[in-house]
Amino acid sequence: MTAEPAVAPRRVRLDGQRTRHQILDTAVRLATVEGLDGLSIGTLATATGISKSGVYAHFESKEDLQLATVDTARDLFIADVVAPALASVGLARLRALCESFLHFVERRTLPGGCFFAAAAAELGGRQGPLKARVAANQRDWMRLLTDAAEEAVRGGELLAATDVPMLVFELNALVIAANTAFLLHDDETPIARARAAAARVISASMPSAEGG
Amino acid sequence: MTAEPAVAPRRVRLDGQRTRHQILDTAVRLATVEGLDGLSIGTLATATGISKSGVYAHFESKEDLQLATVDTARDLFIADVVAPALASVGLARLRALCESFLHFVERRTLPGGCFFAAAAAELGGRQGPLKARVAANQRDWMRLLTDAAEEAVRGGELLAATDVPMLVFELNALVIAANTAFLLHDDETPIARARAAAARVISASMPSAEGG
DNA sequence: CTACAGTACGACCGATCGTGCTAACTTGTC
DNA sequence: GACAAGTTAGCACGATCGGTCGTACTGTAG
Repeated sequence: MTAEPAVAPRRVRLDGQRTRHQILDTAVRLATVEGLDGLSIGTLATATGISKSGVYAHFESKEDLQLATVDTARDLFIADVVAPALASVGLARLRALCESFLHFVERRTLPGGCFFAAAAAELGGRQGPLKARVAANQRDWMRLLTDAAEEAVRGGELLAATDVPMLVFELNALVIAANTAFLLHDDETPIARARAAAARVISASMPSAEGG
Repeated sequence: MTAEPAVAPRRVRLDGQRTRHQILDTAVRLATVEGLDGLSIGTLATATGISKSGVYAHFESKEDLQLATVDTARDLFIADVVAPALASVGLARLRALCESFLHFVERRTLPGGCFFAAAAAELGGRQGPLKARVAANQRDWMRLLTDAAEEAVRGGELLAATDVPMLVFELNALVIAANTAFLLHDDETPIARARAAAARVISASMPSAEGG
């Protein structure tokens, strides 16, 4: 029980961890603009002020770096978008998730908007572990919306006949489209439209004021 | 009037034009998977069987090639998606445009799905002539939807109170989201959902059967 | 038929790509 | 304080990048 040869407890030094996080934070920002493929070790080294081999020392390969970048983007997304919305439950949470996402885009937290929207479009036509991980994260996001919507149905906030997968598909489509259009035309109108449309789509499934 | 020195009547040979089109057709297909930035002269040369300098002879720079690729993608989009829908008018045209787009994605005309969806996401966070041209094409597409919807309003097929920009935003969001999800998860469900949601969104603005 | 512009090629440029190797330096543990 | 391990820089590699040049071939206009 003294030594366990399998899976050594690597990375005990703090400075290395800090550097690694610094690299990955920069990588997330860069990747939203240049794309995950557009990330280069050299650019990343210049941007962080570390030497190229200094950057590379933290990753086994470029793909390893890309995977770690996706994980870091996930952490950022959870902290900035998901976590604030978890304070509420049911229908309020569903609304909060959409609003949180739109706010995240609107305030330009990342220069290229939503990391996963960019990554999904970039990797859509390909295969491999990178696409798989991005797809898994996208599924998690949809699941989050789905769980909130289902809870709203159980709580009677939404009609029992609500087609939850359809509702979630629509809400996601609206906020992603807002992200894309906002960036492409540098115009906040699409965000306002997404807000209004999301509210309308949700209230269409609410038991009160059916005719409204 | 015999000679006009400005803008020489270049490219008089047919074989060159054919080669150029062959290169650009390949470039459009490649760009939907690798991205417009991922396009490389070398890869394009290998894919077409032409030498690298042979490819380069048709373009002034890589950016020139990228711009020409966008124009070619536009031509393809017009031929495959827009043109068939122009046979109908008003509300029928609006429906046909959405259906035509979804069919275009569904049958995997391009390996990476809609060229402009991929390009918009890739160039969203950047600037320059390439982004400008992609944005212009996206505006043209939205305008096409808008014109059809407005004509439907004028013809009484849609309610006079219809918020046309909002309707168009929603329809575009649905079909783009279907494209992305279809590619990311290799699943046709999102396309079916987009079809159903689009039909519902449209009928919500129709004068008949207001109660749904 | 001739002349020229367009076409295509192979060789090559400097820069950058991802990726190793080695050596110095720093840090945490005993 | 010593020793091991983690960290970082320097250097170099083969490949590929976008791009240029000189040259040979060919389709078209006069």
